[in-house]
Amino acid sequence: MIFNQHFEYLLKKHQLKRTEQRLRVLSLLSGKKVATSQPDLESVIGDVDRVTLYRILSAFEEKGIIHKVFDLNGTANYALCSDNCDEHDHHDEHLHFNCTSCKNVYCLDELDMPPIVLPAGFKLEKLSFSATGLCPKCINKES
Amino acid sequence: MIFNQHFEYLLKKHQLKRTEQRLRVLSLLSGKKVATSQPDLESVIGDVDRVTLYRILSAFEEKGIIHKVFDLNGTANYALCSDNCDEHDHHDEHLHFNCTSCKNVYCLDELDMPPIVLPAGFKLEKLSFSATGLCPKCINKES
DNA sequence: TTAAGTGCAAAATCTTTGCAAATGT
DNA sequence: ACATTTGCAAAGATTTTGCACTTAA
Repeated sequence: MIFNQHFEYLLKKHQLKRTEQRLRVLSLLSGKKVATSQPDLESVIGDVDRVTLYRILSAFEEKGIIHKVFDLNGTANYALCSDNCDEHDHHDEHLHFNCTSCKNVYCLDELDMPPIVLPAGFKLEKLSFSATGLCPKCINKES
Repeated sequence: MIFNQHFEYLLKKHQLKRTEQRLRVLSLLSGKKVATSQPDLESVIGDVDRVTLYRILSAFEEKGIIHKVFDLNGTANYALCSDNCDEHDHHDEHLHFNCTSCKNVYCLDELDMPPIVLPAGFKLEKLSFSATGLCPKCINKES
């Protein structure tokens, strides 16, 4: 869990006004170790207009505060970026694990990603890895 | 380019009727080495209803004839599976390369994917790798 | 005070569903 | 002939846009 103070710093840093709605989004995202979809956010965030949520998420993404990752159904899920992201330089090259049972998307930052060599002629900018399977919680439920 | 005869075999194999519309989809997909989005298909396929296209694509995906991969914008792109796919066992664990300029999605089957070790507790079912950057065609255009 | 942000209504997209007519086997 | 598949119309869902009101700085 990250402090409110840090959220305010984040907003100021990116010249975004400190609003109740934005703080709630940041607080919700920081509370989860998994990426959260727009509909999920909407259902728990309470009294924030759907359109506002869209706009907050896309503003945050542009500024590099959060990153977007698509799950198995192609719906966007959002997670806080590590601190050293900005609009020009996203670092979300960790593995995203999609649980087929609970549908959660885990950001596994701690894993080292292997180097990938592309065929000649391709210029690599960004790599992303994603895995599908069962998360620890759902494995336990099954057995 | 694959032969029409092969498409008919594919359809029969999966108990799908040999229709003009389905053959056209197969032929278009086989003609490209890149995955194609639903809107792109729609624009070149000619006189096939949008709804029919949706249904064809989802039927093909269920049967394991094509696989779906999401591009940078979260829109679904489709590509023919290698021959040994079926509904229970998809093999599309190759790297997908997304060109930021022409938006094409390349299926780079020939690359070996490195093994990934997940944290304890996660059960891996499927891995997928995707890369972003410039494809050979677009690099040449730039310089 | 004033530029940015929010909420509401409405438009524009995208995707799915129901059903009658057409088509493949 | 009969089950599938298609096209059209219409419903649902998702996302975007415009604009007046509100709010943080």
